[in-house]
Amino acid sequence: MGTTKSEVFSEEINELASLFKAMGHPARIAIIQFLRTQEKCICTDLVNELPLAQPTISQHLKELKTAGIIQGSVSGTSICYCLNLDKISQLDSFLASLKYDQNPTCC
Amino acid sequence: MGTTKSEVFSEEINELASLFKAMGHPARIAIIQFLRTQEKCICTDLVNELPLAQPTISQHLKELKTAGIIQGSVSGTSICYCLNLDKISQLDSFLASLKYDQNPTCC
DNA sequence: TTGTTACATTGCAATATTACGATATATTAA
DNA sequence: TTAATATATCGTAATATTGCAATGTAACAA
Repeated sequence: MGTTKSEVFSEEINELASLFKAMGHPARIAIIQFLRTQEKCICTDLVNELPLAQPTISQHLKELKTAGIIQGSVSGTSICYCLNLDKISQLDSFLASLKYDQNPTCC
Repeated sequence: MGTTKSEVFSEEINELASLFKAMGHPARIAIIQFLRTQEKCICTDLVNELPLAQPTISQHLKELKTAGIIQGSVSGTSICYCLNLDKISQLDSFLASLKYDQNPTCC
């Protein structure tokens, strides 16, 4: 007990859930919003921007990266992180399907 | 330590994060997908549909309800749960804004 | 080489989540 | 009232997440 029973759900469902989960933290939403507006996406900027310690931000970046929501490439001494729009679209499509497939006789 | 530092983020960010978080579990994605296709949205159906115990499903329904993603109304002995499309749209709009505001010179 | 800058990783305490058996509650049926 | 059905709540063990100080690493500068 204590662990999510992922085995009993389809891969598609697990993938969607892990993407949503990765976005389910205010620091990670703030990171995504910040990345969206920056020309250069570097971790130091985030440390100055967000009221969290550097290791904490690094950890959140790692989670977003593991989920595939952001990508990072080394650029000299710093790292350029940016959004992966494919994953964003994947979530977007799922949400859109909920809106259009709704059964009108429900509730 | 151990608690999310919600106080340091805006209300808008916290609201988005809690909606995403509520969807960040495979059982809850499965519930949402199932609700979308049913005419009557009753917990017993979910107990038959999902390989999880009834208290577990009830707990997941409660989390979705607390986040505002689903609404439930008593209907005799059972309860009719259904999607709240307003919240779905709220997430959808956020994701859409990420796609269109992306700075082209980034990465 | 030495220092500096920009991150990443480790380790750990505090807290949150997940799952479920047992039990409670509320509605309808007999 | 008694029983059955549908769902919620409680309690708890197992596990995951959050945040950060301390430390590690890798690149560049002097």
